[in-house]
Amino acid sequence: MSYTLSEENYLKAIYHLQQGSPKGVSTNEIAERMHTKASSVTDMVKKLAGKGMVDYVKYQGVTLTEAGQLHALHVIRKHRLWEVFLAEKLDFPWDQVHDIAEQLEHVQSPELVRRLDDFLGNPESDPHGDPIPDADGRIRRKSRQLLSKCQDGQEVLCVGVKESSSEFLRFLDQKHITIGTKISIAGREPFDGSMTIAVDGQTQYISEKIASNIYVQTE
Amino acid sequence: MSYTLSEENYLKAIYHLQQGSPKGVSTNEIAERMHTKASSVTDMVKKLAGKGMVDYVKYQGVTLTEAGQLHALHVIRKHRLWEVFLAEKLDFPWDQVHDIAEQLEHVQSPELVRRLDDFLGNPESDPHGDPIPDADGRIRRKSRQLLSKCQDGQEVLCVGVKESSSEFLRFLDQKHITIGTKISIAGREPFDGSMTIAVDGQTQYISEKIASNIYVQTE
DNA sequence: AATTATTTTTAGGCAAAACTAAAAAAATAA
DNA sequence: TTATTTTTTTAGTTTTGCCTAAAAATAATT
Repeated sequence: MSYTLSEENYLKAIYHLQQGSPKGVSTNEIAERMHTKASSVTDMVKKLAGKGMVDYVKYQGVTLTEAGQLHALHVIRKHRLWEVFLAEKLDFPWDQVHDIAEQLEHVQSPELVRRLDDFLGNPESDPHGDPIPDADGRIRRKSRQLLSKCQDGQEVLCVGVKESSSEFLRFLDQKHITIGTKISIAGREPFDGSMTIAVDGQTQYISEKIASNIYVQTE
Repeated sequence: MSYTLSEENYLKAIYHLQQGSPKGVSTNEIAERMHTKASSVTDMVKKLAGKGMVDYVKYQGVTLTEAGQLHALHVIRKHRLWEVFLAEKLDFPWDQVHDIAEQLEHVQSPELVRRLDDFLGNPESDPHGDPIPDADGRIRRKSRQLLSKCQDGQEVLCVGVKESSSEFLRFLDQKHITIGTKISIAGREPFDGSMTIAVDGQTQYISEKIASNIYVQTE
């Protein structure tokens, strides 16, 4: 069975929304994420249910089936591999890779994915630190936590970002924070949760919102 | 203005058909090439005329406008660059690159094309020897002729293929003929035009049909 | 030139994926 | 519990790109 571009985008959206909450995903949530209307979602969800990709009970929300999850992961795998290609091989800045990968992820060719993966040296994560599922849809989830949850005085390593909007990523560039950057937590303002950190020996101030969108590893 | 996948495929088809005959391309020709029906072509051609991409007079055939030709060449540029990527970087055999490039060529990102071109070392031709238009749609057409038109005794260099179907390309692989292969013309059968050639010191017999699908350069 | 054959266009439809507006169900508040 | 608000679904359209069948125009024959 084959899937349209639209179907694949829905599967991806449902997969991501499902990560947050383990129960069914609502029509409205999907509509908002996909910039469509709830009525359009209902139509598509019925179609996907017919193909066995989601479980759907009227008014009850949607869940991916085993098959649906596998297909979503396969699309995500392609997306992230292409992101690595764009960043590593074509030197795209990390805030520009997402939109282009959004198109490339729909190219259909198992052989292409296999060869691309090898060409890139079988990377484990994409330019934003998100793990790349293997050919069977398995994800090696690394232990990581939000920078905002760390203790004062800790030395941590930036390993990913939660948000990957262009604005946020460019802000991090400006602060010289990327995947692999060492961050020392100097202190925190109790009033608003903003943090004082040291990056490359330079002191930086970041808001709680920023800190809660950066994943770090405590060594 | 933006173009759908379908529109781009039509522009490409019309461009290629136009190469053969300098006058208007017929609806039927396009339909055959695109595996659709003539009535569908009429619809699309009207749409493209409305967008200023083709000149179209009922029952009179179609011609690309300046803008249409430019866009077609831009898609062809992307197609051939991706073919180079697949062959050179991912080691795909030359008979497999076309179908995948057919999908990749529709990815929209001028920056991607620019960077891909540089990454590949600004190649002049694709794995089948076809020239890659530059960013302004200019093609450097190399002087070349069909192997079938060569004289006995000549030493020539294979620089391209006219047909690029998988079957034909695999046949050439089997005969150890690729772009860059030296071919000596030993003789020819007047009855059917079949040729005796030497490749890598080995004698090979090829039919007239084969020879008329191989482009060579006489040094 | 008139007839036949072929090509091209028109007319009317279909499926996919979106939309709006109205109806129905569920959730929340009084 | 009833009333109100919110969410979800249904019903009916739209657009894109294709189709078939019939009509119209062009090309080929006699």
